[in-house]
Amino acid sequence: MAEEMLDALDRAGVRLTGPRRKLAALIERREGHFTAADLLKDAGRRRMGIGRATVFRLLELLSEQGLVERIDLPDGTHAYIPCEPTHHHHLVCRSCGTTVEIEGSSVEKWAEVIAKEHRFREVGHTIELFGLCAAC
Amino acid sequence: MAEEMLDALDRAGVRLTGPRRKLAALIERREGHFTAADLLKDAGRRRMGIGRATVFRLLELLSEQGLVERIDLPDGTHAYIPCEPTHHHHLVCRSCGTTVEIEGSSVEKWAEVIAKEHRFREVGHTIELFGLCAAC
DNA sequence: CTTCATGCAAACCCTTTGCACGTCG
DNA sequence: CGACGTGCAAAGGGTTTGCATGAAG
Repeated sequence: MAEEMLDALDRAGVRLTGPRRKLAALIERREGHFTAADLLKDAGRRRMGIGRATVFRLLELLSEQGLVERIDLPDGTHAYIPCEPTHHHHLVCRSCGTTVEIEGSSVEKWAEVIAKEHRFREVGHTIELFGLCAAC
Repeated sequence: MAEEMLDALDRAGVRLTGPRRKLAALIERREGHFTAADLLKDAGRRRMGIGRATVFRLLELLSEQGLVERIDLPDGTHAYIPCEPTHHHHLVCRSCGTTVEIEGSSVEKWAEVIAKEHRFREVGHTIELFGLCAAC
């Protein structure tokens, strides 16, 4: 299960290069959400000579594949959460970053109703829940 | 009704300075959401000598008072929406920026249930709906 | 008159881009 | 071999800060 990300990239026809393998490993080793800077620091500490650009480029790639989701923390910073490529939402611990994936069909329906009421089309939504987990 | 913002600031014991009055007027004249850069441009066009810093500082102030809310657009940029200082959500047109305030008691309940299920405490949430309004 | 806000410019942070070189398939 | 990925450094955009000056109550 440590190879999910690479497998998925492979299936998508993405080149599995050295830096990508290393970064994927770093991501899978992480708990909770992380920022681009976190990853960069991880890589730096292990003296893998990986550049800023590569980190951002991989994160974008993973985003496109839905293997990672970029969320906006309440304080305005951006973080990434590794996750399944299906539509869902997150319950995030604001202390340790632990994340639970949530499906919210009831919310989806609510959103649709609201959209219809106001004659909006093509309505998407961003929903994130932030709190403190049992351990924190 | 063009003075709501200033009144509220006054009530909160905030100094009503020249720049703040002018900026509040600019904000109230706006339709839909706007960015700090938009405001800055407005001010610049009218040759009020207002600095970047003042704009950001006022926006932060208004945020604290709940007179404006900072949202994250799907493209990652930050925008502000003038609004009532009560808890609510927004339905935003991604083309023209028109915003409808929405109350979502059913979603609030849903969030609470989810939180309880996963033993999270102090759970808050961010919910934004983005679509195309009837006019666009 | 004292406290607080302002403007300016520089500093900062995060993210993207251009380019010569290296690597995957 | 040819297309594509990489590192580096520089550029870019948005936001914050330090400080001397100016206005508010």
